[in-house]
Amino acid sequence: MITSPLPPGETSPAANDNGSAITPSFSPLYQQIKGMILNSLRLGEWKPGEAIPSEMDLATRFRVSQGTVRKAIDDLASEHLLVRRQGKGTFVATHAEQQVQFRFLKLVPNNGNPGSEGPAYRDIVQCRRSSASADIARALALRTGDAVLQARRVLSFLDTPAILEDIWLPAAPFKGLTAERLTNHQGPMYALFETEFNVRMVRAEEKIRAEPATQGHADLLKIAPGTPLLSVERVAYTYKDVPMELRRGYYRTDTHYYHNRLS
Amino acid sequence: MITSPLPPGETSPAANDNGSAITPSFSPLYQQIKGMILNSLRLGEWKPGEAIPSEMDLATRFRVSQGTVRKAIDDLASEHLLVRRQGKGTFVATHAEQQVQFRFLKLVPNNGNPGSEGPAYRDIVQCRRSSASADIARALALRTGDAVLQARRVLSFLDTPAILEDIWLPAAPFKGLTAERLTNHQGPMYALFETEFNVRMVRAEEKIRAEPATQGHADLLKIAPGTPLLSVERVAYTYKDVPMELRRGYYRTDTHYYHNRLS
DNA sequence: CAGTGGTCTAGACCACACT
DNA sequence: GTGTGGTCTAGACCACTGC
Repeated sequence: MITSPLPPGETSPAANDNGSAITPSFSPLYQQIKGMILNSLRLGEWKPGEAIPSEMDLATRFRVSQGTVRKAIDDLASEHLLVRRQGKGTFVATHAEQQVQFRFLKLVPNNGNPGSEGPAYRDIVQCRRSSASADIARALALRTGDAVLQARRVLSFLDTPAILEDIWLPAAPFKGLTAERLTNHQGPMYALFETEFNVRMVRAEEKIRAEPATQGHADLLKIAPGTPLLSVERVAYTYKDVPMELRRGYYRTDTHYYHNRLS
Repeated sequence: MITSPLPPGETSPAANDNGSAITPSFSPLYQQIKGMILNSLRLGEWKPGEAIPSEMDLATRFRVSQGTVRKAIDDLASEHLLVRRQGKGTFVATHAEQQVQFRFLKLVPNNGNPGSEGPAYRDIVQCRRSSASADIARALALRTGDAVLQARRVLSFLDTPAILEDIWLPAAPFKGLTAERLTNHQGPMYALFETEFNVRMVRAEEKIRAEPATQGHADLLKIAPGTPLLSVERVAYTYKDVPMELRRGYYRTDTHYYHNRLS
């Protein structure tokens, strides 16, 4: 509760006139700038891969100093929404760059580095339209029965299947997505989402468990039923924490491992 | 224009007079400050939990402006080596705080939040001195045959065993560590390492796989042999990327899951 | 109240990339 | 050379904590 000490000039500071109890009660200028940049990103004013205006330009636009814009951009860059490149500019992050092709795929071959196996072979096993079950709906912030797209694919490295994934997407934002488009597309699926549907995945949460392979999983991954698999349930979010994908993956961990850095 | 405000007399800026070919060729002041703070941390000038000098004090000591010290501290804080607390000061991070008790333990109960099960029960099954095998030595940057301490423990939540861990430590830095001390100690093991051995774990890398439980694992975790377990191999590092612990954990994932955030 | 970190500004200069 | 991000400074003021 309390006191908004901000006298603010014209840059309207996200007024907190609600009646709810515990408000942050203070919002630094750079956070407001950050919010405005975020909005432009969400609305597609600047597209993935493109450069955003220079710091000076933005400072002028928002009527603040360059340092304030700088701090806002620093924040967004540390969240991997923007990428700074000295001497060139600041760019909207994308999943289409070689450098970060597998930012969300933490599976690494036992011998070698990420990507050392060459490109993954993607085999779309299934792609259909259905309606959301209760748990699918909950994960995607939909209602039970809402239309969803469901796909199943197998990723292989060096002719060895390594990952089986079931993917659910809300039908509305992905209108027009077909098995053909998935099959014909080269590169990361998230890059396709960016270019074709203007959906950019920004972060994700994973729940990881060890589970025995079912007969169905075993057939597709060419392993024995009952073999322990890494079960990876992922919910991926766009800007503003809107969930846009549920993915249930099963990873073989005889040839690969899931790598994680704690800090 | 007033020309070089920095008389840079004494704060020697890491002169690059070497003849070698590809050097970074430029090291910002704040990075050098960061390195000096890092050294003080490593040498124990400020201990975990203690406050470091104020930004102004450090600025005076290093003959730079507050802003430069600030940037150095920002970096270290983002790496979780320091913790800023507005109005109070900047503190050396520690594993002993309630808030971050389980910063390196990503296992979460299926229903509930981290820590919602109350304190973990730790049962030291074994603790002995031995010599490093080839792979243990490699992980800890030792030589094969060097002295190591090896411990095995079971962590239980609500009377249900959930984790079995084998831990290897280089003997030298942990001289005097006994089963009794491990057993009698309350709280995170990494907190014990800080207070008793001045070893602070700063980051870690994990390799995660799914593996069937052996008979030995099954007995200790009270599950059936062959049950899929999450195998988590962790190498933990102190300052300056020195490896100080190898840990092989086996997590039950029927009651819990491993949580990971991708961004 | 004084002391700490946090924000904001304004200006100068440096390193890098393109042209 | 011009324009971009990156560094550094100096000073003002704000917000939070604890005496």
